[in-house]
Amino acid sequence: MSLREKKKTETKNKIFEVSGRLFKEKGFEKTTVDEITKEAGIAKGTFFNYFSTKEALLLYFGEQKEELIYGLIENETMKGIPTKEKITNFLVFLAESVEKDKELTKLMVFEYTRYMVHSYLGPCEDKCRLHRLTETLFGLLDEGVKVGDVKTSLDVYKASEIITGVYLHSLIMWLNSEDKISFSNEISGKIDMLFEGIGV
Amino acid sequence: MSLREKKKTETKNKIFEVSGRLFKEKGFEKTTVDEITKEAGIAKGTFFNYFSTKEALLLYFGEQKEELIYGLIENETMKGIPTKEKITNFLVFLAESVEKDKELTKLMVFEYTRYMVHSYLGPCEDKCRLHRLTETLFGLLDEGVKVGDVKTSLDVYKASEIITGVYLHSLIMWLNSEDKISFSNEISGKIDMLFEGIGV
DNA sequence: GGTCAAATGTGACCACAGTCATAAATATAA
DNA sequence: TTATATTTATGACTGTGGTCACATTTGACC
Repeated sequence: MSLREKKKTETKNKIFEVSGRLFKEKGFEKTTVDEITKEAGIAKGTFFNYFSTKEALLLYFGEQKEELIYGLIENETMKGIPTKEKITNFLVFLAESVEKDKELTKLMVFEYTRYMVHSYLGPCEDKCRLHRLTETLFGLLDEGVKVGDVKTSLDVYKASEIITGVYLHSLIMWLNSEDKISFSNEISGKIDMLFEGIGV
Repeated sequence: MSLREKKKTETKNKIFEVSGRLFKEKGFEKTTVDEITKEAGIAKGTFFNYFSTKEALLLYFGEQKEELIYGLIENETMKGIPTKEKITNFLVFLAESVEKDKELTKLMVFEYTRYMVHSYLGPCEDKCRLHRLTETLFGLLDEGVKVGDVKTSLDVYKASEIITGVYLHSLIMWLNSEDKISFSNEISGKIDMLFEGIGV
């Protein structure tokens, strides 16, 4: 690693570290880029060499966290249990990890939306968090069809989209709630209903 | 109506009208408050007497549209058809009305999220668009239980939340898509699946 | 270690949302 | 009509995110 690269990652890490501390202390909105750069010992312009906007920094936080989560999931003991339980465990795990920092999650959902709206950032690639979730669910359901846990006639992709939607909505409701409800409980209840169906 | 009130609504309408035109011409982001006020023939400060932020104006657009939609729905010919069809018709109608102006919808979804995040605006009252949708669905499903279209054992509220989630997710996917998919088609397909269930 | 090109750093500067003390317009009371 | 209170309008001003022309540092090649 060249000196340049070393300094680069050093600076990026410094920004990450300082802003993380400041966000926890005073929140995202009330932390200014000026503060971050001052504390990090760099010029304001430098900040924007690393993150195109203040919000991009937030997305970076999200990415870091996401990598951790999906990494953990693949190492989970998810063998030999029914598909419904696999999916429930997976989503509950996601929910629990999100429940740990409600404020950060709020901000990230918000930024994700902004990202979506301002599509000059290019169409959905890995930026689309929801796609990743849908793909993972697709994998689980597809296996379920083979095993016989799930209707063979099922449009598996549509089903994974539905589950993603239910997850997203529960997340949003939880973010809006005054904390009386448990996100992870909500989720598992709804998965049950999805598997049974609504009609008679 | 006093002179004051008359002038007030006049000014508000002027802002509404001018900004509507400008948003269509140049988009929301590129339209500045200065422009709006200049064209409306008022001072900048006056704008903020009517809308606390530039974004509040966007929400106002949304509210206006929503009133129209829900108004129409109650007058619809929705008598005597099965619950599943009622729900499908309702959501397809919503979807179609949203499909008419994708950009505005994007912005509104975005602002709705912002509204949610910055909860110093007070907790969810009528601001919660999703709640209204869930309540409407609840009404339809509840009737369905009585009529026998829907499982009697069903947790009706949970089911309406699920449907809301599916609607929301389809909306978001459609907003992100490059226009090849039809939002309203997506929705009706997914309602079918919800009624049948995923499990064997 | 001298020279050039490319990458990175810098901070004065700008655009724009939002504020606030003050002025103008309107209502109320006499 | 005059005097006073209340509501609404005004625009200079401020704070902050983001830009850009220029300075500095680094790496490659001789």
